Amino acid sequence: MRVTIKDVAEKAQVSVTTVSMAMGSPGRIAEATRERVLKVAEEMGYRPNMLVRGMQKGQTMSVGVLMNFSGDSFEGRIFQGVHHTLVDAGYVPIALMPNDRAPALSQIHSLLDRRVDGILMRPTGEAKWEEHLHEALRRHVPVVSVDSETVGESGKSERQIDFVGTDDYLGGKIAATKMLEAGHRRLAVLSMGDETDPMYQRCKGFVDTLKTVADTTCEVVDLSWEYVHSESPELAMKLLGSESRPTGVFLTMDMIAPGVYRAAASLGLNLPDDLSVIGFADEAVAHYLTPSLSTLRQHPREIGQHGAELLLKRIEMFRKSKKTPVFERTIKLLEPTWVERDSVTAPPA
Amino acid sequence: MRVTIKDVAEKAQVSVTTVSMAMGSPGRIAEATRERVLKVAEEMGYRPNMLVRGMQKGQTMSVGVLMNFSGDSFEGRIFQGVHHTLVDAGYVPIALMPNDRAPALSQIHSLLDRRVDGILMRPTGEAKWEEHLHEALRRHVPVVSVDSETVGESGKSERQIDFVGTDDYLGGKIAATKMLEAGHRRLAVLSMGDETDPMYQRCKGFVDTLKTVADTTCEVVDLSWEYVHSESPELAMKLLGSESRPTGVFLTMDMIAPGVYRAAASLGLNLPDDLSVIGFADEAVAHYLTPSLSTLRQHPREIGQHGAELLLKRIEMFRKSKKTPVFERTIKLLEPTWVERDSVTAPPA
DNA sequence: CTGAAAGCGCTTACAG
DNA sequence: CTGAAAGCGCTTACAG
Repeated sequence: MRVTIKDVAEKAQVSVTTVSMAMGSPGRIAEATRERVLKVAEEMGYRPNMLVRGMQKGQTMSVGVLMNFSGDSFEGRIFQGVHHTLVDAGYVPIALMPNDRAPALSQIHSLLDRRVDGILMRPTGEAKWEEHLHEALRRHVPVVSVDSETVGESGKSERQIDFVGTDDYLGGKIAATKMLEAGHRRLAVLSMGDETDPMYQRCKGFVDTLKTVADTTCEVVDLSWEYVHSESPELAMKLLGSESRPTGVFLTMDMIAPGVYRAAASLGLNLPDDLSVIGFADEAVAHYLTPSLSTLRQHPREIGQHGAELLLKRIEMFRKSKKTPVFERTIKLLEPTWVERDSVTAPPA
Repeated sequence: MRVTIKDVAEKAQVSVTTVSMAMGSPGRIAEATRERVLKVAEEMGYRPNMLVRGMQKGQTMSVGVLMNFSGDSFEGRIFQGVHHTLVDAGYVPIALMPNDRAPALSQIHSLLDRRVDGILMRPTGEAKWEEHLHEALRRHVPVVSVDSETVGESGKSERQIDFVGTDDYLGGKIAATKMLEAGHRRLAVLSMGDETDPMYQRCKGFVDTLKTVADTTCEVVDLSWEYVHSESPELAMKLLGSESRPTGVFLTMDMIAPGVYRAAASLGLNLPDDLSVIGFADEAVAHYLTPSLSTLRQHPREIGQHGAELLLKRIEMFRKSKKTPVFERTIKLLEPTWVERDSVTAPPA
């Protein structure tokens, strides 16, 4: 049988109360007794039962982490940040990935039934998270979203769900500034998705910044997702084919860069002399392209870390109040970093 | 407050015993009563407390998963297989990655304290797992290892730890067969690592197979890890530079292929006409090389799946016996799949 | 400084 | 078919 606190108490000739206090409440027990008890516990190979502790104190020291765990390195690094922060604080992550066979709601119930102290999630496009998460909030369990926001049916972000992600708007702004500094005045953006997608903010940051400078033009080309996946260079050809083509283009995702490079090549344009390009995300491809792509790097590990820290703070806050407290959601946006490579130069004379 | 079984009992005008049985022991309670109770529970938003259940029944329906979660796709796919199998069976994975700040032993204690029903791990080179895992076995918790085996201090694999991985020896055998079929008789292997590394078995499978055929030679070149990481083509140059160079070479890792390709190019050798090459692992690089690299593909998702299934079986088995049962470890090796590309052809005349 | 007792939210023999 | 009571392994007021 497993050794319990009672076994330790008998062997050490004290009460279970004393053993319990010796382990959990420093200062309540005479140092001599305490050391003896601890030594006996150690010798017997005693290990506390956190289930019981969790049940009594209402804190299991575990949190649910809802992600895809698909093995892409971006998400892997988010999880690393989350994991290290949690483990350092004595918590443990229960890792679940919602999918067809195990939808988000059942996963969340599974976590709630195990009395996790909080839930951290990276929402994916399709899932209807919002209603499920209210289930958690209602039960006094805080939720934090990382990388992409949870958006409710109303199209608005959820009020009680904190968020940590990349400052996409700032990223667009940085891209615009770099283009302007290089001397470009005739620009374009290739973007896609709707307001809820990060590409939208990147595009907006770029466009808004250009608006503040006189004699600057910017054409916004909205790519469909099919376009992106097909990698067909058609749209890029149209954009680049005319006489009044831009001298610099901002891609709100690195992934579309290969298509644009191909389009430029087939039109006889030299990169970066005839066309400067800036991407976003710093994917592996950015490094391999010729010329290598200047882009903006996100910080997944830090996103995970800050997300977990925020969650731990909320757990603390929830613990202190009996009911689910009312609070303003915290939004933390991390600055993307400019990665200078070879795809930006002065515009052609 | 959270609604408990007692609240449900009061509202439904029955005892807690009846509520408990209505939920957990079908058949013990009259169908009419049962339905009424279940309905009340549902209306009140009752959710069972699995901590209590776990404490009483000695099964928490959770298992510890020890991996790197570094975001590489191979490991990601292993975890997917593990996750789906566990979730389908009602279990939940607690995902921990041992590292400097949180060493394996403390992670394992963390899992044991939370009374996981089993532990599944993908061991990494450095960690001293074996002694820690005895801690688990001693406490009646089964352990399964996937992808690479746990090796004890004696250098032998642990007896009580089941293993699911790739049949590396068979992979080497397949590579040899393909080379022989293409007509090669003068061969070489580039390998590295010691007996505990999978590359060793791949190499052995290749060499052993060639031995069964007359008039066949095979030079084994043992690369150091520094060599592999530096990607310096020196050793490959030496191998390929002589008159009696092999006409076909088996690489026990795809990762070293780029270096070999470069060495061949600098010696003016045409691939695959002057030299046939076979890799192992089917990494992304295998697809991008010119000529694309024929290789052997592993099945990480299936490895994870079978590993989890095996663990669930062991949990069942452990549950039935009071003490940790004595048993022969199960070893399940999955066949790698031959991926035919363009790097193998007949030897030069 | 230490201990007896109640209680956390369930399950499970054992009665009725 | 249903319920009162004991018990799982701890923690925490409350006494002494």
